[in-house]
Amino acid sequence: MAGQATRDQIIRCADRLFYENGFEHTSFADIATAVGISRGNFYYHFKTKDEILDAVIARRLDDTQALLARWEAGGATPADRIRSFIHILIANQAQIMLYGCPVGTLSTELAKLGHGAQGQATKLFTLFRDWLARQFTALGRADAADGLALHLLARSQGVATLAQAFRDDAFVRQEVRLLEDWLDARATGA
Amino acid sequence: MAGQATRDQIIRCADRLFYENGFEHTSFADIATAVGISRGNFYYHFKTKDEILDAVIARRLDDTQALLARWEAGGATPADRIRSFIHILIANQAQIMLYGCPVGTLSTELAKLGHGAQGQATKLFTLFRDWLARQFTALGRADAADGLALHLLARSQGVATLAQAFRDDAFVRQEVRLLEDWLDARATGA
DNA sequence: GAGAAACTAGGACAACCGTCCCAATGCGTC
DNA sequence: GACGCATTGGGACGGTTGTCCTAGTTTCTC
Repeated sequence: MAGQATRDQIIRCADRLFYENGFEHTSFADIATAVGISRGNFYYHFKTKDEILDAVIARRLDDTQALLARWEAGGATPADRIRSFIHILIANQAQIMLYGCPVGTLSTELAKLGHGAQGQATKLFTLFRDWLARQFTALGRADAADGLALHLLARSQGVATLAQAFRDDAFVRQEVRLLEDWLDARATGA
Repeated sequence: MAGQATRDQIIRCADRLFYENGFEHTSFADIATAVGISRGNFYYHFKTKDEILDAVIARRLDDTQALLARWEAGGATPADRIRSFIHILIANQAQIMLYGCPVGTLSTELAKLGHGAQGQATKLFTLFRDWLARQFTALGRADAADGLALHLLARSQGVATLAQAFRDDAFVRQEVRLLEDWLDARATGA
């Protein structure tokens, strides 16, 4: 019983540290210290670093899926749902300016490490991609839905990268406005 | 005399390895092996890892400045110069799909490491930013030049990130086409 | 309350890291 | 040929890494 709680706490701390400091730069000791447990206890729950990474990604996948489901469950229009996605940039602006996008930076790092879990990390992107494509389809853009989804994803990634590099929140607000305009042009059947 | 050649070779190899495998993941031994010299010899030229990083960034700054100067020297129009920038995505497509953008991924990594050289790395972005802004100014867009420059930079970064995640070259070509359309709309005084 | 199972703490391990040192080369100058 | 300096090779260092083990403690079951 208590073990499950410890496990969850480890995953939560590891997730945060991986995001803030990078996967490779985060050591077993770092996570154990952050959780407040011994390395031995840590090892009881996760035998290897890859195992934690898998657990962290799995949790992110669950959380993301739940978030997207919530957005889809309400009575909002497809355009408003897409707007919710765009506004992640505002809602998480402070963290993004410090650490970038959690999805993009993890994917990039794993690719450079040649890590086997990169495929799993890409699934995070795929979740957003498919969800966005569904919204664009609902907007009557079934033909170009996937392209529009990828485009929006790319724009968001770019904003996150430059926001982190320049620490410029006015830039973020400006780009969000442009994205909203872009969406409006697509939503009104242009 | 020979020392300078060795030094250059070290910087070149380190640059490549930092790009392909990440700064932190690349060790002294990795670079020495890649160059084909001993670690002792390596230490003769660079005392610390940060020293190599500084040298690598300095070289990239020089190379980038030279590239932009070449683009500006020719008789091309400002629009064509911006087009040259956009086409980096095509010219370096293969590498970008494997390792992302050299500028963006380094900046992101250094930020997560809390590394002091992040400011220097950001200067790489600034080089492109100022150059692009100058081109937009020449296009008669002096008022919005910096915003347009940042926008284009962000778009490119986003394309690089997703290109690496999905390994999709059709997506890259599609986004480049969109960027060209976007540029044409700005260039014809829209 | 005894025994089993789940959980935790702390240390040991080999390998690697960045860093440093020193002895041996090569090489140009007198 | 001898000297001095730039360059190189190879090994040694303390610290950290991921991994593993084992002894202790809690918690649950009967």
